[in-house]
Amino acid sequence: MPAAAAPLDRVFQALSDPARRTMLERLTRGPASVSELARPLAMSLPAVVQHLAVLEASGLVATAKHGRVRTCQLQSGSLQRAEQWINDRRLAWERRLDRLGDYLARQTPQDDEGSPS
Amino acid sequence: MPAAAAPLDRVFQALSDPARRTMLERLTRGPASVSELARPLAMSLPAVVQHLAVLEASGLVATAKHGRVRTCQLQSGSLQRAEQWINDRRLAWERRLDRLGDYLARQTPQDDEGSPS
DNA sequence: GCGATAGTTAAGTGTATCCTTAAGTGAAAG
DNA sequence: CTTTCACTTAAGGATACACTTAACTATCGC
Repeated sequence: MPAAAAPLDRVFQALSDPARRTMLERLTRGPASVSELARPLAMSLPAVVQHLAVLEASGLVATAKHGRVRTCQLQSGSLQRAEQWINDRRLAWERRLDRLGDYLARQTPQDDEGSPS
Repeated sequence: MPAAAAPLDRVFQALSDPARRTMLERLTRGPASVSELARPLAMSLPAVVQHLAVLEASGLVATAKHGRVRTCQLQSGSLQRAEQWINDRRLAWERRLDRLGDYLARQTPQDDEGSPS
C-alpha cells in the first residue's frame, strides 16, 4: 500500500528542500532510479536515500524495487492537495481585496483611486 | 523595504507548520494584530512572534507598526510563486502521463498485449 | 563463485526549529 | 505619573534535519 494521504505539513516540508525539488523535477520527466536521482546532486547516496524517504512519506513519490534497482515515480495527488490549499487562500485574499476596492470606489465615487490619507 | 522575493525554500518551509498556516488563514480574512493571530493558538506570544518572523522572512506576510500595535497583512506574491512551481511540475507530469496513454493506445489498438517491432 | 553494481543500514555530528520563561520597551489610559 | 497593554528581546532546552563515513546486503554479468 503506497502512502496515500499525507498531511500538508509533510508535503510542504518535503517541498522546502532544494535537493528534493530537484529530484521531483527530474521525476516529472519520467520514472528514475535512485542513482539517476542522485547524479545531479552534490551529496552522498545515503543522503539522497534519506531525501527520498521524506518524499515517499509525504506521498509525493512512490517507489518499487525490481531486482536491485529501485524505481521512483511522481504521485500528483499530494502535489494537487498542496496546490489546492495555496490556491484557496490566495483566491480568498484576492476576492477580499476586490471587495475592498469596490467599497473604496463607492465611498469616493468622483475620485479615481489612491490611498486614503 | 518589504522582503519581496523570497526563495521557494523559505516559502514552503513557512507553509509546513500548522500554526503558521492557521495564521495565514486568519489573514486571508483581513489584516490582524499579533494578539489576534495568537488568540486561536495554544502557545505563548513570543512563540507566535517567532512564527510571524518566519512568515515575514518568507515574504508571505508584511507587517507595520502603528503605536504599540503591529498590523499584519497577507502578501499574495510569494503564495503565487509557490503555487506556480507546484502547478508547473504537476502539469508537466500529467502531460507526460497523457502522452504515455496515447502511445500505449496506439501500440495496442484492439488487443491488450503486443511486442513492438 | 567473483567482482562489480545498486542500494541499504547504522552511527554520529553540526545546525535549525519550535517552544518555553523571565525580563525588557514604549505607547496609551486613567 | 503610574499602570496597563501590546508587543519585544534574551536565553535556554528538546527535538528534528541534513548531512557524513563505514560497513553491509542483494543482484547481475561473467
